[in-house]
Amino acid sequence: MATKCSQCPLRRHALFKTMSEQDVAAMQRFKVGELTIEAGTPVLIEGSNSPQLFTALRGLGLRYKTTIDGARQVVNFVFPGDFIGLQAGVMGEMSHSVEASSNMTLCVFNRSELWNFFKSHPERGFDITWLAAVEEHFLGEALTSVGQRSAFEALSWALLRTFVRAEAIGLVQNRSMRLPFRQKDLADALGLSLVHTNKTLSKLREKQLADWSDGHLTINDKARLADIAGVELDVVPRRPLM
Amino acid sequence: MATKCSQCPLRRHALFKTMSEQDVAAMQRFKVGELTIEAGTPVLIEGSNSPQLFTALRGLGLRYKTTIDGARQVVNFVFPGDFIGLQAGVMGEMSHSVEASSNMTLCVFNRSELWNFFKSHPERGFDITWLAAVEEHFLGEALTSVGQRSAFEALSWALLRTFVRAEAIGLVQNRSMRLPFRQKDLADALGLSLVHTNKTLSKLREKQLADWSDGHLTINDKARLADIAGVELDVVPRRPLM
DNA sequence: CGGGAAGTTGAAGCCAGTCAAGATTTGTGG
DNA sequence: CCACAAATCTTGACTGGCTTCAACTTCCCG
Repeated sequence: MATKCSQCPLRRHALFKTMSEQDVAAMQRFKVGELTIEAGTPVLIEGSNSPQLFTALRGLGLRYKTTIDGARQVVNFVFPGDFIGLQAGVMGEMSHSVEASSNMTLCVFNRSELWNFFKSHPERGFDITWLAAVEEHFLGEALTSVGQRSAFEALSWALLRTFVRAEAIGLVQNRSMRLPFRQKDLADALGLSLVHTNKTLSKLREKQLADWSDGHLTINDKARLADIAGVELDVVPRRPLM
Repeated sequence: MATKCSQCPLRRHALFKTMSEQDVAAMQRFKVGELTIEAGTPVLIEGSNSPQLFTALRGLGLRYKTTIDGARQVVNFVFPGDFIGLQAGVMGEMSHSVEASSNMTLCVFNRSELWNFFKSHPERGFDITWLAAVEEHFLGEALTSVGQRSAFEALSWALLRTFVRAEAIGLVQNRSMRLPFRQKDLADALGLSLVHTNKTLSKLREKQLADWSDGHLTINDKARLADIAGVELDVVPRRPLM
């Protein structure tokens, strides 16, 4: 049985901007169903023109691109509240693939309805643009990490970023969170080799900065990590939820 | 004297989707003026909440982020037709800085009007989202280049990408274009050192793949470059113009 | 209990960074 | 129009962070 938008567990979080009753109702009409998938299942494929768009409701996933010679660049992690398929929605073609890293639940929308939705609810259209801008913001940060920071700094940045994002939607308990990715996923996100990623992770563990093992990430002192990563540790700004 | 949108030299290019008379008129009302700036002038600063948004009309520029320890990541080049300030427009704060690399002319819009514009012209709002998606697409590509490709491949990719983009708006004559950037700009875009960028550029020149010297980029065989870069050489999709 | 995926660790080599110095271009004031 | 300074580009030598190769361990799951 699909969750009603009025009962959406995500909207409770302070991370998301509050929505009017009407907007919730509009989302409910836009939503055509719910999809539950297992870890490892692909959601969208690069280059495809999916008839459906999604919002992640539960679980974590991976956005990635693949090069001709087989290399993989992980572009971002997917968290609950993330919108999936924007590019297919507007440009008609995904620029990256998405797959589930844990079991996931997705809200499903019809791509063909997106334009109507945009027209009849311009303020929600504005919110979609907002989400696109947030993604652009993140990608700029990621590019900066990969381009300018050392492996040690980049990993500090990535783990901190992930942790803070998880905190904002209540995925952190006791300074620890479930992180269902492989070391290879993180390596591919930062343009590092698996071996070097592994060794750098143990250095972070050794220095008691961050401990990611057994699928759980624990961070005790965010400030120290932020310092190494070279970022400010400011509050996560509120964002719209589709 | 400011250019009339109805006379906009950019809209002639096949790169941009055709606009209805009404849309052109709406843009004309949204546009509050024109700004001419010299090479080296900053346009927007990271973190700022500019009251104005822009569309590049003439000239080339640079989007970049700066880290605490002084490193700079060039996030993208700005070409005529690019929209500048989207993030300030929706999120209230720029996530990167923009500055002019050559003399530039910019169309100026009021940020405060953006929301009204969005509401009264949802199809144009949709176009803004489109532009955001295009940028996201590009950033994913850039991240892949920096993360997965060697210096030689990454430079091939970057020069080719720039060249093709320039072709689409008629900036290429005789297989050659003006490219007013510094080698350091390209180095900062690809996460490489200036020295190594310089040496790799001469290797590209030596192999007759691409010649960027005296502020001019010449490419004779795009297919060969594309092959090295590991990308397809397909037609540039049409995009909206704000 | 066997096999495959993921994680760990050591050793060797290279791509790209850093350092340093000189050549070339650009801008500026006398 | 020249002289000097500042940026940018170029080239060589040395260094090191990260990759690659390789082997071993641990953890699942059928």
